[in-house]
Amino acid sequence: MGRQPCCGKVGLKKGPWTAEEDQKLVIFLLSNGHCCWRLVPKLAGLLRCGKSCRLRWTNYLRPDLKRGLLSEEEEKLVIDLHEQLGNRWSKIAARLPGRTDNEIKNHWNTHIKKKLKKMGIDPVTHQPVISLSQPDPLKQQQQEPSISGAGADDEEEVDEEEEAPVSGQPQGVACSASSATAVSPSCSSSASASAATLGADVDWPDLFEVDGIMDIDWAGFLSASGDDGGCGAIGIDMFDDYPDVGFDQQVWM
DNA sequence: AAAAATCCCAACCGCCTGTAC
DNA sequence: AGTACAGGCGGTTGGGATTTT
Repeated sequence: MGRQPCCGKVGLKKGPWTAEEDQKLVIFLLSNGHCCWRLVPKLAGLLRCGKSCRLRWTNYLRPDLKRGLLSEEEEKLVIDLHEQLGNRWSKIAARLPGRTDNEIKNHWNTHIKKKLKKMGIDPVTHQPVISLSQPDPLKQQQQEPSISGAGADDEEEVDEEEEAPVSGQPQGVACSASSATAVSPSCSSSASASAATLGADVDWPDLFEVDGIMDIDWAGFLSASGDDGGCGAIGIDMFDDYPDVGFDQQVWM
């Protein structure tokens, strides 16, 4: 009945991934794709469960990932989408190319939540928080219409410079400014940003004996790594910047 | 300079849904 | 139709990095 069990939890490794594990996973997935995640660790020679492999790939190793903090535009979009969708992080992530649900969730919990609270906006309801000290209904009504514009002028914390992202001030706060440098608009350059981040942890150049994995020709890499068809994930259009490679994002996600 | 506090994010956990049998 | 599993999702946490005292 049903399918076979995913993965026995006995003897499987947990915790941070090593460079060697990353290398195995990347090479395997680029060469073969994944028919089902349950088989990936076994075939790739990893002592991980398929779920762990999938998470590592989708949240960290995917070549189309942007790295770095969210830009102001992305942050605004996240707030708008969160207002519509709630904590549906995967749905929100689907509207932000190169971003993962985990990344957006983390950013929401660590940055956006605080900013909204400082602005007097409830991050759950996206409505102005009713202050016990100032229960002026008129003020609340004035604040209600939208969070993107009106919220910034909340009477509390008006001197907070972190209001910029939501209020739409062009020169954002420190984090936004840094994000602008960290996040590149194009996929390829964002991939380079990924490489920089990856390189710090994984030392990709050593692993792959090239000058940065994200800068290499993926098509060449793929063919070099023995594209025998595998599970059929290779050879289909995927990333804009790697048209020759042709991943199938739908298959790979 | 050292210790403490805080921040940040990668990864895990457990539940839910869809689907193969 | 019912069962069991894979994959996906959201919540939570551990620990390294950074900032503050």
